[in-house]
Amino acid sequence: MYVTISSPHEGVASDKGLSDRPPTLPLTRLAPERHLYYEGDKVERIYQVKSGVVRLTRLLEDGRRQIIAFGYPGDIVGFPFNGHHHTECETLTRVELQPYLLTHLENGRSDPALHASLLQAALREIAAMQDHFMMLGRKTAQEKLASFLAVLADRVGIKTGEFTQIALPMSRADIADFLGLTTETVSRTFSQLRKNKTIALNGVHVVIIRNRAALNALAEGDHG
Amino acid sequence: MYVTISSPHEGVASDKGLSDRPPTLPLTRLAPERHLYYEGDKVERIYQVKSGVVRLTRLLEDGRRQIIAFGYPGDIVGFPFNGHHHTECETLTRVELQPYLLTHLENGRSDPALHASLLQAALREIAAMQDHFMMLGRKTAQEKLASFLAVLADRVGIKTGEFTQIALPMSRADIADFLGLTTETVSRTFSQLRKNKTIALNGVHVVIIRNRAALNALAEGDHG
DNA sequence: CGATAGCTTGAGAGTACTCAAAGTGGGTGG
DNA sequence: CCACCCACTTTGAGTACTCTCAAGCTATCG
Repeated sequence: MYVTISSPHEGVASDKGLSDRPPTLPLTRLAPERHLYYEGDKVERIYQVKSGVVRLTRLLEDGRRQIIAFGYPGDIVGFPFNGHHHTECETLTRVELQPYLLTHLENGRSDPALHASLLQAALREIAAMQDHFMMLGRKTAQEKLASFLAVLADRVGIKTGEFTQIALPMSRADIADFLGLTTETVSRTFSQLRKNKTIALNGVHVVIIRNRAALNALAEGDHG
Repeated sequence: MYVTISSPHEGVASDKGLSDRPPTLPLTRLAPERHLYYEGDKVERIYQVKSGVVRLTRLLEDGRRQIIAFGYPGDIVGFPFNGHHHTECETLTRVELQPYLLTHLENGRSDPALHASLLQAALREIAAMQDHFMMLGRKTAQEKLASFLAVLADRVGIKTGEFTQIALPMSRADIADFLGLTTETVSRTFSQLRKNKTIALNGVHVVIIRNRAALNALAEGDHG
């Protein structure tokens, strides 16, 4: 969900649990392209992504789609409102999720540390969404894609020698629906960044950041 | 903050407190055009708007602005992340705010009912922001403005005979920065809705909804 | 009553969209 | 194992919506 937040994570590390106590519920494992829940479903548990990537989506009646967030390891998905899900959640890759009972979010009687962690996750989510607003409302296509890649590089980039590499498990259409663009525009913008020599592509699903400074500059609006 | 949420409030009523216990802190009163806090400020208390309207803003280095939310009576403003504010908050009108200590959000030891209310407010905020995403990312100028007016009509509209009236304490520029448009486009879109006979304007700051069904249709994308 | 900030309208430009076609690659079946 | 197929991606051409720049208008405040 926090593929929007610019600063490195100060909160929950991806490989740690949310509480010192052992989790009460077993891990949920899902194959790629599976639904975890749908919009309108009753919320019984919320999940921390332990490995893999999920997608949170909202739909308009006429089929327009907005991807609210991509959930990477460490992220919490499934925050309820009035007891129901208001997005749908699908897996992009094979995924492992740690479920938590909703009651642990709602009160801290049984496990105060877990409760506090879940609350912090909710607050982090609010902060992340505020960044995403700026991106959707006020950035150009190039700035949007550059911001997206920059955040991913910070969160899940892998240093390979001189450069940073990132895997993109999602399609161009997913990226478009996350950034408020069309697939064609996303594709064209990738090509621009490639011609810029800011990035290189290794297949469609692997991006190599060749010039991180330039990427950051483009993300903030230095057109050049 | 929830000038984004489509369904009527099921949560906190504007004129009720968040807990059965009397609030410990006195009301904060502010004149129009005053800052409540700035981005980066340390969060010590969060506030419930009791009367008036506030604006939550985020800024980009080059001056681009995104309004994250308008805070109306009942709304909670000032949710922290890592202990700090990540928006700035200014008053649009004379405002009364009920402050709550941050500790009441963070744990329920001293007042569980208040704690639960604040948590619900955070979850409602997440839900509201998800609606706002759809608006910013996937709607046209007309759909955006129609959605905005429809939500305001539900939340703060006043029935005057046949029609519903809404006050807009914010400027056209504020509306533009909320919807991800320019002031010119907002103004032109108001004019379109006026020619449509969907709305009428009584000065710049009062809108009369003449055809609510048409407004709702336009909000969802029925171009006509 | 005049000054000024905010709003509206107009004309033209630019970015992203739509529609269309060609290219690429992963997966399946022969 | 290779070839075909289909879904996804890329590129192209033209369009449209919103933006920019600019000028007039309105209303609010001193």
